[in-house]
Amino acid sequence: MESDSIRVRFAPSPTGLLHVGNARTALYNWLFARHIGGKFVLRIEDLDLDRSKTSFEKQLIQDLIWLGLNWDEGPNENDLSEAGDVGPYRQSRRMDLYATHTAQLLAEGKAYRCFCTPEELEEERQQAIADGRPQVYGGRCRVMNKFDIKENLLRGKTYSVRLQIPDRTIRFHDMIRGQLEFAPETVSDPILVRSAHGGTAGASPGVPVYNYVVTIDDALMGITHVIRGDDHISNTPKQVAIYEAFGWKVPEFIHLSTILGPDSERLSKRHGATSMSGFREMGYLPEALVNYLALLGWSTEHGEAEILSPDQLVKAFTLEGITNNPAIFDFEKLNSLNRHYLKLATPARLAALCWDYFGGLLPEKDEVPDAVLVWFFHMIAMFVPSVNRLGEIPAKAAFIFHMDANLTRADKENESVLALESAQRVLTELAARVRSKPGPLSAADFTQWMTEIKNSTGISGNELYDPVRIALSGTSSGPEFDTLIPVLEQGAALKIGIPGVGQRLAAFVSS
RNA sequence: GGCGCUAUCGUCUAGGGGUUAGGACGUGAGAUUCUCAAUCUUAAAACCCGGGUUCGAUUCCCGGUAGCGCUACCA
Repeated sequence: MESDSIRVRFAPSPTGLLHVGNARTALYNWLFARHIGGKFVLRIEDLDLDRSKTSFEKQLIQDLIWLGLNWDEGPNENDLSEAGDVGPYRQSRRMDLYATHTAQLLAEGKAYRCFCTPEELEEERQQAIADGRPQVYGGRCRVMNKFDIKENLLRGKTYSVRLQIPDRTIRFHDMIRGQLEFAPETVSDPILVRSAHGGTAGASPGVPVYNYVVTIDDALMGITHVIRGDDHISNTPKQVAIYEAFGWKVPEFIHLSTILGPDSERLSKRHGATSMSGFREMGYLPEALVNYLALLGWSTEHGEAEILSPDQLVKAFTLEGITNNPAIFDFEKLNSLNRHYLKLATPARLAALCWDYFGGLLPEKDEVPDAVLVWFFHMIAMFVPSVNRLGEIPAKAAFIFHMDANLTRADKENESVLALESAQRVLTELAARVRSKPGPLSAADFTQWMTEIKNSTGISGNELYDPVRIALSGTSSGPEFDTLIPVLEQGAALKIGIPGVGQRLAAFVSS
């Protein structure tokens, strides 16, 4: 197959947020298309008008863009227009197409109307379970004479359209699982159209169902490789039968294994936020998520390279590298990758991403003086090395904006440090020196004074630094003083309510 | 119940008829630092079970077990 005729698609339903499983499916489709020089199609499966929402569709598109997964054909970003020659790319706009195909199958005798009621089908199903047989439709309506059909139609009886599948084993090829087979007695005649009815008071052509439309769309859109979740394996024989009924070429299938939660159950909301927008809000970088998702069920040729940028992933990606065992989602590994990309990101980018976390503590975004912006860069950069994700920064940075001496003392460990006589000496000496200097102090001033205090008092090590750290930040751990002192002092100079070093020390020195 | 998919360190995975079974995350220890983080060094940690094939099986075949999926006139 020529690589430029290879076409893949991502076909989400706009009935909810884009979560990890679907995001990985989209990613693998995208990586494969980009690696091989094929086309990546985005199709919106909004067949179910009750559950589909345009707000979800918009969010979906935004999430794909955020991940950097651009598509060649499909809905455009900003309006309802579409790009590509084989559209529409929203199923809700393809109803006529489906109806034409149904009429064709009916006319050719490959499909038939099934007037069985839900109750009858349920009864049949229960009987099959009781007998230990596969639950398949018995095919009662396969042979119904024209007069009965006519009469049922006239009476407005509800029916579905079923495809009559051949009485032989259905086989198809899955590129990572090999040849898959389904015996005829395990596959029902698939329903193509549901809830149709005839009658004089306005007949209804019914609504085409998922297995049917997905097949028509994939075929008509020229999809050559169907990469999707393995929950569709059992649907595939029905779809293959539909391809064959129309005489269409059956594509290659690649079924991706399920992503599980730590309890080895299917990953869901129960396991925490697993939607792309959730990850974005928590402060994960898209390249970290892309890298992690790529590794969840795929590996490079020798399995050793693990840190891969989107470009490197495109270069390295092959279908052969996909594994077929279900993977458990591991937040720790995502975190480690995110920390890696956080270190690589520019301060300006990180500051922009963090700004909204500090709503209320900072001036409005459009009227921010440059000095505040520059200070904010430094403040954020100071905390980045110690977080897994940007969303952890506000809690860590809270002391920058507000210090409560009583709250700090209420902590037992803090108090035991502060209560030492040596601690008071250090703080008193340091406070005196800070008062003696008019302007903002620098890291160099601080270092020099601490050395002086060490020499004059003989206090050193933790005993020297711990009380200072607690007085400045409220905890005994945090950024190193070389970066902390300037952030505090420059922040205080901004006059936006940030206490400076002198003010902080004063609250801990008994006068 | 039926049908299907899967099975290597705690987790993601590489590998493959004879290997010291490799890497990454996490974990333990050490180094460094005023603390935490980062960084560096280092350690522990795996072939689901039973048969068969074979000189030899973790690898191939069969069965079992377990996990997951599907089992709709949802998508």
